[in-house]
Amino acid sequence: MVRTDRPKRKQAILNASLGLFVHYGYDKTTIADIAAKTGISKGAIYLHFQSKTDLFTALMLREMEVYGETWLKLIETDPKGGTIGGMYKNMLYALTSSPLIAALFRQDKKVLGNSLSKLDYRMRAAQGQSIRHEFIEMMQKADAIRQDVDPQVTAHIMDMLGYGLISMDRFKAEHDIPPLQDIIEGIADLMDRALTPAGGGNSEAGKLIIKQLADNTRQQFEKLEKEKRSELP
Amino acid sequence: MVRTDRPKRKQAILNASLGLFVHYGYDKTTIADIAAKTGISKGAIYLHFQSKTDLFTALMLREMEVYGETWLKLIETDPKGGTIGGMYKNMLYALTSSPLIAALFRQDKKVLGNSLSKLDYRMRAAQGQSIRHEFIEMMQKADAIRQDVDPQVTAHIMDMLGYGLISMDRFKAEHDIPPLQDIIEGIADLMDRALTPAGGGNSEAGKLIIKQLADNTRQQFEKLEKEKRSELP
DNA sequence: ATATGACCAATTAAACAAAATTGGTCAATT
DNA sequence: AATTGACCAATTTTGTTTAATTGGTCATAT
Repeated sequence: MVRTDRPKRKQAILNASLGLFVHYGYDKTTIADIAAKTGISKGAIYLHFQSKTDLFTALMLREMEVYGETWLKLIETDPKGGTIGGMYKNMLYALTSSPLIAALFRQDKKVLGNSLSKLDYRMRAAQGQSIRHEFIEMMQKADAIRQDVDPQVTAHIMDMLGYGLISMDRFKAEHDIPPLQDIIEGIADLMDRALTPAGGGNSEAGKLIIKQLADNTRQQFEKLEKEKRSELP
Repeated sequence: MVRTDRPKRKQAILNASLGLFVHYGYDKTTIADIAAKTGISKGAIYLHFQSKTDLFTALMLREMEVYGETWLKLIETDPKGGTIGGMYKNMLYALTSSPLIAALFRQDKKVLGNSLSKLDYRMRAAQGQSIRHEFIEMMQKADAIRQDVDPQVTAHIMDMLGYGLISMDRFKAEHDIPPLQDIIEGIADLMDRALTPAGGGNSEAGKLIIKQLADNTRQQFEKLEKEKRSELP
Protein backbone atom coordinates (compact mmCIF):
# COMPACT_ATOMS: atom_id res chain seq x y z
CA MET A 1 0.00 0.00 0.00
CA VAL A 2 2.21 2.78 -1.31
CA ARG A 3 0.07 5.78 -0.54
CA THR A 4 0.61 8.68 -2.91
CA ASP A 5 -0.90 12.12 -3.05
CA ARG A 6 -3.26 11.70 -5.97
CA PRO A 7 -3.73 15.38 -6.90
CA LYS A 8 0.00 15.95 -6.64
CA ARG A 9 0.83 13.10 -8.96
CA LYS A 10 -1.84 14.20 -11.38
CA GLN A 11 -0.17 17.58 -11.56
CA ALA A 12 3.22 15.95 -11.97
CA ILE A 13 1.90 14.08 -14.99
CA LEU A 14 0.53 17.29 -16.45
CA ASN A 15 3.82 19.09 -15.81
CA ALA A 16 5.78 16.41 -17.60
CA SER A 17 3.40 16.29 -20.54
CA LEU A 18 3.36 20.06 -20.97
CA GLY A 19 7.01 20.11 -21.90
CA LEU A 20 6.66 17.10 -24.17
CA PHE A 21 3.60 18.36 -26.00
CA VAL A 22 5.12 21.78 -26.60
CA HIS A 23 8.41 20.31 -27.78
CA TYR A 24 7.31 17.27 -29.79
CA GLY A 25 3.65 17.99 -30.46
CA TYR A 26 0.59 15.93 -29.58
CA ASP A 27 1.04 13.16 -32.15
CA LYS A 28 4.71 12.51 -31.46
CA THR A 29 4.35 12.46 -27.69
CA THR A 30 3.56 8.98 -26.42
CA ILE A 31 2.03 7.88 -23.17
CA ALA A 32 5.23 5.97 -22.54
CA ASP A 33 7.21 9.21 -22.89
CA ILE A 34 4.98 10.96 -20.39
CA ALA A 35 5.17 8.07 -17.95
CA ALA A 36 8.95 7.92 -18.22
CA LYS A 37 9.38 11.65 -17.73
CA THR A 38 7.00 11.62 -14.77
CA GLY A 39 8.91 8.68 -13.37
CA ILE A 40 5.97 6.29 -13.13
CA SER A 41 4.64 3.43 -15.20
CA LYS A 42 2.42 3.62 -18.22
CA GLY A 43 -0.49 2.02 -16.42
CA ALA A 44 -0.38 4.59 -13.66
CA ILE A 45 -1.25 7.29 -16.16
CA TYR A 46 -4.61 5.61 -16.66
CA LEU A 47 -5.32 5.80 -12.94
CA HIS A 48 -5.66 9.54 -13.46
CA PHE A 49 -6.83 9.97 -17.04
CA GLN A 50 -9.22 7.98 -19.16
CA SER A 51 -7.27 8.47 -22.37
CA LYS A 52 -4.56 10.48 -24.05
CA THR A 53 -7.15 12.89 -25.38
CA ASP A 54 -8.51 13.27 -21.90
CA LEU A 55 -5.07 14.04 -20.53
CA PHE A 56 -4.45 16.63 -23.19
CA THR A 57 -7.79 18.29 -22.60
CA ALA A 58 -7.14 18.43 -18.88
CA LEU A 59 -3.76 20.02 -19.50
CA MET A 60 -5.26 22.57 -21.84
CA LEU A 61 -7.91 23.51 -19.32
CA ARG A 62 -5.32 23.91 -16.61
CA GLU A 63 -3.23 26.14 -18.85
CA MET A 64 -6.27 28.20 -19.76
CA GLU A 65 -6.97 28.85 -16.14
CA VAL A 66 -3.37 29.83 -15.52
CA TYR A 67 -3.65 32.18 -18.48
CA GLY A 68 -6.82 33.76 -17.14
CA GLU A 69 -5.37 34.17 -13.70
CA THR A 70 -2.11 35.60 -14.95
CA TRP A 71 -4.03 38.11 -16.99
CA LEU A 72 -6.30 39.13 -14.14
CA LYS A 73 -3.36 39.54 -11.79
CA LEU A 74 -1.51 41.71 -14.28
CA ILE A 75 -4.54 43.94 -14.72
CA GLU A 76 -5.00 44.39 -11.02
CA THR A 77 -1.34 45.16 -10.48
CA ASP A 78 -0.85 47.49 -13.42
CA PRO A 79 -1.73 51.12 -12.58
CA LYS A 80 -2.09 51.83 -16.29
CA GLY A 81 -4.26 48.77 -16.78
CA GLY A 82 -7.29 50.87 -17.68
CA THR A 83 -6.02 52.13 -21.00
CA ILE A 84 -6.49 50.12 -24.15
CA GLY A 85 -2.75 49.83 -24.59
CA GLY A 86 -2.25 48.66 -21.04
CA MET A 87 -5.01 46.14 -21.41
CA TYR A 88 -3.65 44.74 -24.62
CA LYS A 89 -0.16 44.64 -23.22
CA ASN A 90 -1.29 42.53 -20.29
CA MET A 91 -3.24 40.21 -22.53
CA LEU A 92 -0.21 39.66 -24.72
CA TYR A 93 2.04 39.03 -21.75
CA ALA A 94 -0.41 36.47 -20.43
CA LEU A 95 -0.72 34.90 -23.87
CA THR A 96 2.99 34.53 -24.40
CA SER A 97 3.45 33.15 -20.89
CA SER A 98 1.80 29.88 -21.88
CA PRO A 99 3.24 28.19 -24.94
CA LEU A 100 0.31 25.80 -25.19
CA ILE A 101 -2.28 28.55 -25.18
CA ALA A 102 -0.21 30.38 -27.75
CA ALA A 103 -0.20 27.24 -29.89
CA LEU A 104 -3.95 26.96 -29.54
CA PHE A 105 -4.35 30.59 -30.45
CA ARG A 106 -2.40 30.21 -33.65
CA GLN A 107 -3.91 26.78 -34.35
CA ASP A 108 -0.51 25.21 -34.55
CA LYS A 109 -0.95 21.74 -36.02
CA LYS A 110 2.61 20.85 -35.20
CA VAL A 111 1.80 21.14 -31.51
CA LEU A 112 -1.89 20.38 -31.43
CA GLY A 113 -1.62 17.29 -33.60
CA ASN A 114 -2.98 16.55 -37.02
CA SER A 115 -6.32 15.34 -35.80
CA LEU A 116 -7.22 18.50 -33.93
CA SER A 117 -10.86 17.95 -34.83
CA LYS A 118 -11.01 14.78 -32.78
CA LEU A 119 -10.07 16.67 -29.66
CA ASP A 120 -12.56 17.72 -27.06
CA TYR A 121 -15.19 20.21 -28.16
CA ARG A 122 -14.07 22.40 -25.28
CA MET A 123 -10.87 23.10 -27.14
CA ARG A 124 -12.76 24.65 -29.93
CA ALA A 125 -14.78 26.75 -27.55
CA ALA A 126 -11.59 28.34 -26.35
CA GLN A 127 -10.20 28.91 -29.79
CA GLY A 128 -12.48 31.88 -30.31
CA GLN A 129 -10.28 33.84 -27.96
CA SER A 130 -9.89 36.74 -30.32
CA ILE A 131 -10.70 40.32 -29.53
CA ARG A 132 -14.43 40.83 -29.89
CA HIS A 133 -15.71 44.01 -31.43
CA GLU A 134 -18.34 44.18 -28.69
CA PHE A 135 -15.49 44.77 -26.28
CA ILE A 136 -14.23 47.71 -28.33
CA GLU A 137 -17.77 49.10 -28.36
CA MET A 138 -18.01 48.85 -24.60
CA MET A 139 -14.71 50.65 -24.22
CA GLN A 140 -16.04 53.37 -26.52
CA LYS A 141 -19.19 53.78 -24.45
CA ALA A 142 -17.04 54.11 -21.35
CA ASP A 143 -14.96 56.78 -23.12
CA ALA A 144 -11.79 54.73 -22.90
CA ILE A 145 -11.44 54.50 -26.69
CA ARG A 146 -12.02 57.17 -29.33
CA GLN A 147 -15.57 57.22 -30.69
CA ASP A 148 -14.62 57.47 -34.35
CA VAL A 149 -12.82 54.18 -34.86
CA ASP A 150 -14.53 51.19 -36.44
CA PRO A 151 -14.89 48.49 -33.74
CA GLN A 152 -14.75 45.61 -36.22
CA VAL A 153 -11.61 46.88 -37.88
CA THR A 154 -9.91 47.80 -34.63
CA ALA A 155 -10.65 44.40 -33.14
CA HIS A 156 -9.28 42.75 -36.25
CA ILE A 157 -6.07 44.76 -36.21
CA MET A 158 -5.57 43.76 -32.61
CA ASP A 159 -6.00 40.15 -33.65
CA MET A 160 -3.44 40.63 -36.39
CA LEU A 161 -0.93 41.90 -33.88
CA GLY A 162 -1.65 39.09 -31.44
CA TYR A 163 -1.27 36.58 -34.24
CA GLY A 164 1.90 38.21 -35.50
CA LEU A 165 3.42 38.20 -32.05
CA ILE A 166 3.32 34.42 -31.80
CA SER A 167 3.84 33.57 -35.46
CA MET A 168 6.46 35.90 -36.89
CA ASP A 169 9.26 33.48 -36.09
CA ARG A 170 8.04 31.33 -38.95
CA PHE A 171 8.74 34.00 -41.44
CA LYS A 172 11.49 36.14 -40.05
CA ALA A 173 14.80 34.86 -38.72
CA GLU A 174 15.09 34.85 -34.96
CA HIS A 175 17.82 37.49 -34.97
CA ASP A 176 15.67 39.89 -36.96
CA ILE A 177 12.98 39.91 -34.32
CA PRO A 178 13.28 42.41 -31.45
CA PRO A 179 12.86 41.12 -27.87
CA LEU A 180 9.31 40.09 -27.11
CA GLN A 181 8.97 42.60 -24.32
CA ASP A 182 10.02 45.48 -26.56
CA ILE A 183 7.45 44.52 -29.17
CA ILE A 184 4.66 44.27 -26.62
CA GLU A 185 5.55 47.64 -25.11
CA GLY A 186 5.75 49.12 -28.59
CA ILE A 187 2.33 47.83 -29.52
CA ALA A 188 0.85 49.09 -26.26
CA ASP A 189 2.32 52.53 -26.90
CA LEU A 190 0.98 52.54 -30.44
CA MET A 191 -2.49 51.58 -29.25
CA ASP A 192 -2.58 54.18 -26.52
CA ARG A 193 -1.49 56.97 -28.81
CA ALA A 194 -3.87 56.03 -31.59
CA LEU A 195 -6.96 55.03 -29.66
CA THR A 196 -7.10 57.12 -26.48
CA PRO A 197 -9.75 59.86 -26.72
CA ALA A 198 -8.57 63.46 -27.05
CA GLY A 199 -9.19 64.39 -23.41
CA GLY A 200 -7.24 61.42 -22.14
CA GLY A 201 -10.27 59.25 -21.71
CA ASN A 202 -11.76 57.59 -18.67
CA SER A 203 -9.15 55.16 -17.46
CA GLU A 204 -11.08 54.04 -14.41
CA ALA A 205 -14.16 53.03 -16.39
CA GLY A 206 -11.88 51.25 -18.81
CA LYS A 207 -10.25 49.26 -16.07
CA LEU A 208 -13.63 48.10 -14.85
CA ILE A 209 -14.62 46.77 -18.25
CA ILE A 210 -11.29 45.08 -18.76
CA LYS A 211 -11.49 43.43 -15.36
CA GLN A 212 -14.94 42.25 -16.28
CA LEU A 213 -13.67 40.80 -19.55
CA ALA A 214 -10.75 39.05 -17.92
CA ASP A 215 -12.91 37.70 -15.14
CA ASN A 216 -15.47 36.55 -17.67
CA THR A 217 -12.81 34.71 -19.59
CA ARG A 218 -11.47 33.12 -16.44
CA GLN A 219 -14.93 32.06 -15.31
CA GLN A 220 -15.62 30.58 -18.69
CA PHE A 221 -12.50 28.46 -18.42
CA GLU A 222 -13.37 27.48 -14.89
CA LYS A 223 -16.80 26.39 -16.00
CA LEU A 224 -15.29 24.23 -18.69
CA GLU A 225 -13.07 22.60 -16.13
CA LYS A 226 -15.92 21.90 -13.75
CA GLU A 227 -17.92 20.50 -16.62
CA LYS A 228 -15.08 18.18 -17.34
CA ARG A 229 -14.46 17.16 -13.76
CA SER A 230 -18.12 16.24 -13.29
CA GLU A 231 -17.95 13.84 -16.19
CA LEU A 232 -16.09 11.24 -14.21
CA PRO A 233 -16.95 10.98 -10.50
CA MET B 1 5.90 30.70 -91.61
CA VAL B 2 3.24 31.60 -89.14
CA ARG B 3 4.63 34.84 -87.87
CA THR B 4 3.61 35.62 -84.31
CA ASP B 5 4.39 38.54 -82.13
CA ARG B 6 6.99 36.97 -79.84
CA PRO B 7 6.81 39.43 -76.93
CA LYS B 8 3.02 39.28 -77.05
CA ARG B 9 2.92 35.51 -76.90
CA LYS B 10 5.47 35.47 -74.13
CA GLN B 11 3.20 37.72 -72.10
CA ALA B 12 0.23 35.50 -72.94
CA ILE B 13 2.08 32.53 -71.50
CA LEU B 14 2.89 34.48 -68.35
CA ASN B 15 -0.72 35.62 -68.05
CA ALA B 16 -1.99 32.07 -68.28
CA SER B 17 0.54 30.73 -65.83
CA LEU B 18 -0.11 33.47 -63.28
CA GLY B 19 -3.64 32.24 -62.72
CA LEU B 20 -2.56 28.62 -62.60
CA PHE B 21 0.33 29.16 -60.19
CA VAL B 22 -1.80 31.19 -57.83
CA HIS B 23 -4.66 28.70 -57.93
CA TYR B 24 -2.87 25.35 -58.00
CA GLY B 25 0.62 26.27 -56.82
CA TYR B 26 3.96 25.74 -58.53
CA ASP B 27 4.23 21.98 -58.08
CA LYS B 28 0.72 21.13 -59.26
CA THR B 29 0.85 23.35 -62.31
CA THR B 30 2.24 21.52 -65.33
CA ILE B 31 3.73 22.84 -68.49
CA ALA B 32 0.93 21.06 -70.34
CA ASP B 33 -1.62 23.03 -68.30
CA ILE B 34 0.05 26.29 -69.16
CA ALA B 35 0.28 25.42 -72.83
CA ALA B 36 -3.38 24.40 -72.94
CA LYS B 37 -4.55 27.55 -71.21
CA THR B 38 -2.42 29.70 -73.46
CA GLY B 39 -3.80 27.83 -76.43
CA ILE B 40 -0.46 26.68 -77.82
CA SER B 41 1.54 23.48 -77.75
CA LYS B 42 3.84 22.28 -75.07
CA GLY B 43 6.90 22.65 -77.23
CA ALA B 44 6.12 26.27 -77.97
CA ILE B 45 6.58 27.11 -74.32
CA TYR B 46 10.23 26.17 -74.68
CA LEU B 47 10.64 28.62 -77.52
CA HIS B 48 10.25 31.34 -74.91
CA PHE B 49 11.57 29.82 -71.71
CA GLN B 50 14.43 27.50 -70.99
CA SER B 51 12.64 25.63 -68.24
CA LYS B 52 9.72 25.70 -65.85
CA THR B 53 11.87 27.32 -63.22
CA ASP B 54 12.89 29.91 -65.75
CA LEU B 55 9.28 30.64 -66.61
CA PHE B 56 8.35 31.02 -62.99
CA THR B 57 11.27 33.32 -62.30
CA ALA B 58 10.34 35.48 -65.27
CA LEU B 59 6.77 35.70 -64.06
CA MET B 60 7.90 36.65 -60.57
CA LEU B 61 10.15 39.37 -61.88
CA ARG B 62 7.35 40.75 -64.02
CA GLU B 63 5.02 40.80 -61.04
CA MET B 64 7.66 42.49 -58.93
CA GLU B 65 7.99 45.24 -61.44
CA VAL B 66 4.23 45.67 -61.58
CA TYR B 67 4.24 45.85 -57.80
CA GLY B 68 6.95 48.51 -57.78
CA GLU B 69 5.21 50.56 -60.42
CA THR B 70 1.81 50.30 -58.77
CA TRP B 71 3.34 51.48 -55.55
CA LEU B 72 5.18 54.39 -57.13
CA LYS B 73 2.07 55.49 -58.97
CA LEU B 74 -0.01 55.38 -55.81
CA ILE B 75 2.54 57.50 -53.97
CA GLU B 76 2.66 60.10 -56.69
CA THR B 77 -1.12 60.29 -56.93
CA ASP B 78 -1.85 60.33 -53.22
CA PRO B 79 -1.78 63.85 -51.74
CA LYS B 80 -1.32 62.32 -48.29
CA GLY B 81 1.44 60.05 -49.54
CA GLY B 82 4.04 61.78 -47.38
CA THR B 83 2.76 60.60 -44.03
CA ILE B 84 3.84 57.28 -42.61
CA GLY B 85 0.25 56.04 -42.67
CA GLY B 86 -0.23 57.09 -46.26
CA MET B 87 3.01 55.44 -47.23
CA TYR B 88 2.16 52.20 -45.53
CA LYS B 89 -1.33 52.23 -46.97
CA ASN B 90 0.01 52.49 -50.49
CA MET B 91 2.52 49.75 -49.90
CA LEU B 92 -0.18 47.43 -48.61
CA TYR B 93 -2.44 48.21 -51.54
CA ALA B 94 0.38 47.45 -53.93
CA LEU B 95 1.21 44.29 -52.04
CA THR B 96 -2.32 42.94 -52.04
CA SER B 97 -2.74 43.79 -55.72
CA SER B 98 -0.40 40.98 -56.71
CA PRO B 99 -1.30 37.57 -55.31
CA LEU B 100 2.05 36.12 -56.32
CA ILE B 101 4.04 38.81 -54.57
CA ALA B 102 1.83 38.34 -51.54
CA ALA B 103 2.57 34.61 -51.65
CA LEU B 104 6.30 35.34 -51.85
CA PHE B 105 6.04 37.75 -48.97
CA ARG B 106 4.41 35.19 -46.71
CA GLN B 107 6.59 32.37 -48.06
CA ASP B 108 3.57 30.35 -49.03
CA LYS B 109 4.78 26.85 -49.82
CA LYS B 110 1.40 25.91 -51.23
CA VAL B 111 1.89 28.46 -53.99
CA LEU B 112 5.68 28.63 -54.27
CA GLY B 113 6.14 24.88 -54.33
CA ASN B 114 7.86 22.57 -51.93
CA SER B 115 11.27 23.00 -53.44
CA LEU B 116 11.44 26.76 -53.02
CA SER B 117 15.15 26.50 -52.42
CA LYS B 118 15.77 25.27 -55.92
CA LEU B 119 14.32 28.43 -57.36
CA ASP B 120 16.36 31.27 -58.72
CA TYR B 121 18.52 33.12 -56.22
CA ARG B 122 16.78 36.29 -57.34
CA MET B 123 13.64 35.11 -55.65
CA ARG B 124 15.37 35.07 -52.34
CA ALA B 125 16.77 38.51 -52.90
CA ALA B 126 13.25 39.81 -53.17
CA GLN B 127 12.02 37.96 -50.12
CA GLY B 128 13.71 40.44 -47.84
CA GLN B 129 11.06 42.97 -48.72
CA SER B 130 10.23 43.78 -45.16
CA ILE B 131 10.25 47.24 -43.66
CA ARG B 132 13.82 48.18 -42.81
CA HIS B 133 14.53 50.06 -39.66
CA GLU B 134 16.88 52.30 -41.62
CA PHE B 135 13.83 53.62 -43.40
CA ILE B 136 12.16 54.49 -40.11
CA GLU B 137 15.33 56.27 -39.06
CA MET B 138 15.38 58.32 -42.24
CA MET B 139 11.79 59.29 -41.70
CA GLN B 140 12.67 60.36 -38.19
CA LYS B 141 15.55 62.52 -39.42
CA ALA B 142 13.16 64.17 -41.87
CA ASP B 143 10.72 64.83 -39.03
CA ALA B 144 8.01 62.69 -40.60
CA ILE B 145 7.96 60.23 -37.69
CA ARG B 146 8.18 60.92 -33.97
CA GLN B 147 11.70 60.89 -32.60
CA ASP B 148 10.96 58.78 -29.56
CA VAL B 149 9.91 55.52 -31.15
CA ASP B 150 12.27 52.57 -31.50
CA PRO B 151 13.00 52.09 -35.21
CA GLN B 152 13.58 48.34 -34.89
CA VAL B 153 10.38 47.75 -33.01
CA THR B 154 8.33 50.04 -35.23
CA ALA B 155 9.62 48.35 -38.37
CA HIS B 156 8.82 44.98 -36.89
CA ILE B 157 5.28 45.96 -35.96
CA MET B 158 4.76 47.16 -39.49
CA ASP B 159 5.98 43.79 -40.72
CA MET B 160 3.55 42.07 -38.38
CA LEU B 161 0.69 44.03 -39.85
CA GLY B 162 1.78 43.38 -43.40
CA TYR B 163 2.11 39.70 -42.62
CA GLY B 164 -1.24 39.61 -40.85
CA LEU B 165 -2.96 41.31 -43.73
CA ILE B 166 -2.13 38.51 -46.14
CA SER B 167 -2.22 35.59 -43.70
CA MET B 168 -5.15 36.05 -41.36
CA ASP B 169 -7.45 34.04 -43.59
CA ARG B 170 -5.63 30.94 -42.43
CA PHE B 171 -6.70 31.45 -38.92
CA LYS B 172 -9.92 33.41 -38.97
CA ALA B 173 -12.99 32.53 -41.00
CA GLU B 174 -13.51 34.61 -44.10
CA HIS B 175 -16.70 36.15 -42.73
CA ASP B 176 -14.95 37.33 -39.58
CA ILE B 177 -12.49 39.43 -41.54
CA PRO B 178 -13.48 43.00 -42.43
CA PRO B 179 -13.05 44.14 -46.05
CA LEU B 180 -9.41 44.48 -47.03
CA GLN B 181 -9.77 48.15 -47.83
CA ASP B 182 -11.23 48.91 -44.40
CA ILE B 183 -8.35 47.15 -42.69
CA ILE B 184 -5.74 48.99 -44.72
CA GLU B 185 -7.38 52.35 -44.04
CA GLY B 186 -7.65 51.44 -40.38
CA ILE B 187 -3.98 50.58 -40.15
CA ALA B 188 -3.00 53.77 -41.96
CA ASP B 189 -5.10 55.82 -39.56
CA LEU B 190 -3.55 54.04 -36.59
CA MET B 191 -0.04 54.67 -37.89
CA ASP B 192 -0.65 58.33 -38.58
CA ARG B 193 -2.12 58.98 -35.18
CA ALA B 194 0.57 57.10 -33.32
CA LEU B 195 3.66 58.05 -35.27
CA THR B 196 3.18 61.56 -36.63
CA PRO B 197 5.24 64.12 -34.66
CA ALA B 198 3.41 66.53 -32.39
CA GLY B 199 3.59 69.49 -34.75
CA GLY B 200 2.19 67.49 -37.65
CA GLY B 201 5.57 66.65 -39.06
CA ASN B 202 7.14 67.41 -42.39
CA SER B 203 4.99 65.68 -44.95
CA GLU B 204 6.93 66.94 -47.95
CA ALA B 205 10.24 65.62 -46.74
CA GLY B 206 8.53 62.34 -45.95
CA LYS B 207 7.16 62.04 -49.43
CA LEU B 208 10.61 62.51 -50.88
CA ILE B 209 12.06 59.67 -48.82
CA ILE B 210 9.18 57.38 -49.61
CA LYS B 211 9.47 58.11 -53.31
CA GLN B 212 13.13 57.31 -53.04
CA LEU B 213 12.40 54.02 -51.32
CA ALA B 214 9.78 52.99 -53.83
CA ASP B 215 11.96 53.99 -56.73
CA ASN B 216 14.87 52.12 -55.20
CA THR B 217 12.76 49.01 -54.87
CA ARG B 218 11.55 49.33 -58.43
CA GLN B 219 15.04 49.84 -59.77
CA GLN B 220 16.25 46.85 -57.82
CA PHE B 221 13.60 44.70 -59.47
CA GLU B 222 14.39 46.17 -62.84
CA LYS B 223 18.04 45.36 -62.38
CA LEU B 224 17.17 41.79 -61.53
CA GLU B 225 15.13 41.53 -64.69
CA LYS B 226 17.89 42.93 -66.87
CA GLU B 227 20.33 40.59 -65.21
CA LYS B 228 18.07 37.74 -66.12
CA ARG B 229 17.43 38.89 -69.67
CA SER B 230 21.14 39.17 -70.37
CA GLU B 231 21.68 35.58 -69.36
CA LEU B 232 20.27 34.23 -72.62
CA PRO B 233 20.77 36.37 -75.72
C1' DA C 1 11.37 30.25 -89.20
C1' DT C 2 7.77 28.64 -86.30
C1' DA C 3 5.11 25.32 -84.25
C1' DT C 4 3.62 20.68 -83.07
C1' DG C 5 2.97 16.52 -80.34
C1' DA C 6 4.80 11.80 -80.05
C1' DC C 7 8.37 10.30 -77.37
C1' DC C 8 11.69 9.45 -73.41
C1' DA C 9 14.17 9.57 -69.02
C1' DA C 10 13.31 10.75 -64.61
C1' DT C 11 10.66 11.94 -61.01
C1' DT C 12 6.44 11.33 -58.35
C1' DA C 13 2.34 8.96 -56.87
C1' DA C 14 -0.32 4.65 -55.78
C1' DA C 15 -0.70 0.26 -54.02
C1' DC C 16 0.57 -3.05 -51.13
C1' DA C 17 2.93 -5.79 -47.70
C1' DA C 18 5.87 -6.08 -43.75
C1' DA C 19 7.64 -4.15 -39.59
C1' DA C 20 7.36 -1.12 -35.79
C1' DT C 21 4.93 1.72 -32.67
C1' DT C 22 1.35 3.06 -29.65
C1' DG C 23 -2.91 3.63 -26.84
C1' DG C 24 -4.97 1.04 -23.71
C1' DT C 25 -5.85 -3.36 -20.59
C1' DC C 26 -5.24 -6.50 -16.83
C1' DA C 27 -3.21 -10.48 -14.25
C1' DA C 28 0.42 -10.51 -11.17
C1' DT C 29 3.12 -8.06 -7.54
C1' DT C 30 4.07 -5.16 -3.71
C1' DA D 1 -5.17 -0.38 -2.59
C1' DA D 2 -1.75 1.02 -5.49
C1' DT D 3 1.44 0.03 -9.13
C1' DT D 4 3.66 -2.32 -12.62
C1' DG D 5 4.90 -3.91 -17.22
C1' DA D 6 4.02 -7.78 -20.39
C1' DC D 7 0.61 -8.10 -23.68
C1' DC D 8 -2.68 -7.10 -27.57
C1' DA D 9 -5.42 -4.96 -31.22
C1' DA D 10 -5.11 -1.26 -34.00
C1' DT D 11 -2.92 2.22 -36.11
C1' DT D 12 1.23 4.29 -38.15
C1' DT D 13 5.59 3.97 -40.38
C1' DT D 14 8.73 1.94 -43.54
C1' DG D 15 10.11 -0.48 -47.53
C1' DT D 16 9.24 -2.07 -52.13
C1' DT D 17 7.23 -2.57 -56.43
C1' DT D 18 4.44 -0.87 -60.03
C1' DA D 19 1.97 2.59 -62.47
C1' DA D 20 1.32 7.30 -63.85
C1' DT D 21 2.84 11.84 -64.59
C1' DT D 22 5.79 15.37 -66.04
C1' DG D 23 9.66 18.34 -67.69
C1' DG D 24 12.01 18.57 -71.59
C1' DT D 25 13.56 17.09 -76.63
C1' DC D 26 13.39 16.69 -81.50
C1' DA D 27 12.02 14.79 -86.04
C1' DT D 28 8.44 16.28 -88.77
C1' DA D 29 5.08 19.50 -90.65
C1' DT D 30 3.56 24.01 -91.96
